[in-house]
Amino acid sequence: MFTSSEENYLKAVYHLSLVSDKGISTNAIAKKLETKASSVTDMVKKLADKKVLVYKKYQGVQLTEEGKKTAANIIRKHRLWEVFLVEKLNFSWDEVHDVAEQLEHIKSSKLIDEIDALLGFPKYDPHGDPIPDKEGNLDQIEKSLLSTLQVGDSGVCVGVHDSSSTFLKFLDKQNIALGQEITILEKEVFDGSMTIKINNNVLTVSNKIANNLYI
Amino acid sequence: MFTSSEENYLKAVYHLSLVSDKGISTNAIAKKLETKASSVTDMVKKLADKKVLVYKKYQGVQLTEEGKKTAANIIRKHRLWEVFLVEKLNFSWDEVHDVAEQLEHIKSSKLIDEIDALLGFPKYDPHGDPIPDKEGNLDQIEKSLLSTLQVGDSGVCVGVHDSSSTFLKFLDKQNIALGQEITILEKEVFDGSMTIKINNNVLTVSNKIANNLYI
DNA sequence: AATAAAATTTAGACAAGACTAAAAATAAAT
DNA sequence: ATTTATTTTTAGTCTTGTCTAAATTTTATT
Repeated sequence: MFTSSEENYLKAVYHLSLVSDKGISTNAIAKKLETKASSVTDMVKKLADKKVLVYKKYQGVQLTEEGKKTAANIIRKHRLWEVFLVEKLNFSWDEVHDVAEQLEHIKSSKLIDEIDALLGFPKYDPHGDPIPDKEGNLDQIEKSLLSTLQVGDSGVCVGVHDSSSTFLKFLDKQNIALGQEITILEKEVFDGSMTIKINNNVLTVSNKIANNLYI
Repeated sequence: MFTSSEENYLKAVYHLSLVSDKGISTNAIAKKLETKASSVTDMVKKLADKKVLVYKKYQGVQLTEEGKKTAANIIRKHRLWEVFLVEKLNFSWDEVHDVAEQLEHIKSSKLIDEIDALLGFPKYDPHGDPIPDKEGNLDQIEKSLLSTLQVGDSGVCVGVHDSSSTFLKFLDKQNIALGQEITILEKEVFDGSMTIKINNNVLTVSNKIANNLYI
């Protein structure tokens, strides 16, 4: 069994592993968890003792199979709770993160299995992120950043890269939501801004926005 | 804001206050929380600093109004989660306690308000205990222990005194559940056992059982 | 290749919450 | 009213998870 703090470290390493693939650096973990490198070193030793990751001094860490499974399970819980909050409790997608961050640490396999069933075994969370199954496997759907598409391309909005509350609220204000059809009408070379047709409206989004929406 | 540990102490003092009314002793708290008296002394000082209880050395503690409200709110959350687990997630009444014990510490007023609404604002938990309202007030229904009734008396089973999993499972095995009509047919002076009609069955229950069922 | 910069680890400290053992206060019993 | 027993508090220690500051290793730069 792991403490909430240990679980948060595992989750952080797991998320970082999805992009970099090499050993995850102490600093990267510290940055993600908003903590100090020295704290990370301490915790990483403890997790290595518990066989969920391998740690070689100055070389960063890598999750073991056991570690990956454990981390995926925490993320599974987090995302299922997010779906629950939105579907059953009238939360909006920008309100769920902090609460799910607490709920993911509740220890009860029956609880999460029943939540899963109550929701009809969803495959994606409210931000379009895939929900790992009990074995820790997750659907890797091919998705592209809006910013990589060309004029004339079109597709369905399937997720957000940045799921901060400010970005999500911005999307709400612009009437952009998951599941909507998007067509690229224009692309400005100078600043990367794009003019798109979405939801039968035409609007221009900055490069920063286009870099945070998945199609 | 309070830590989970602080919340557990507040809850313990609240429960103990319902019976004794006087200053709650260090030992009583230690016993309830299965901890040591010295740990209680430490924590009680901290809670006194936070103005949720008054502490006079060697004289025990008493909750302030603020403390009562805080404690009642934790109990409110605990009991609402219990109802949720039973009503929505197929938990049985003997499985809910440990999970609710964790869920009660989740910080989010929206979360618990929505759970409350989802459940239709229930007034009692699965063991028949009243759920405090947001101000911390609770319905004090008059209920009596089965053991205090006389031959010929009858009533509806409204709660359990002991809500341990073993007792609850025993009741399930005997087909005794809340809401059932009970009539006392016989009462044995020697050992306090009672013969009752419940659910159209006749059965004999020991004094220990009769001391743990509310009518 | 030597030096500067950045990243990482170690050492030592601290707060929260718990514990043990000893001291002090209260309550009970002779 | 002493003495004994019980309860409570204090003092000091431990663990978890964090931190700062200093030392060490790795990486980058000249």
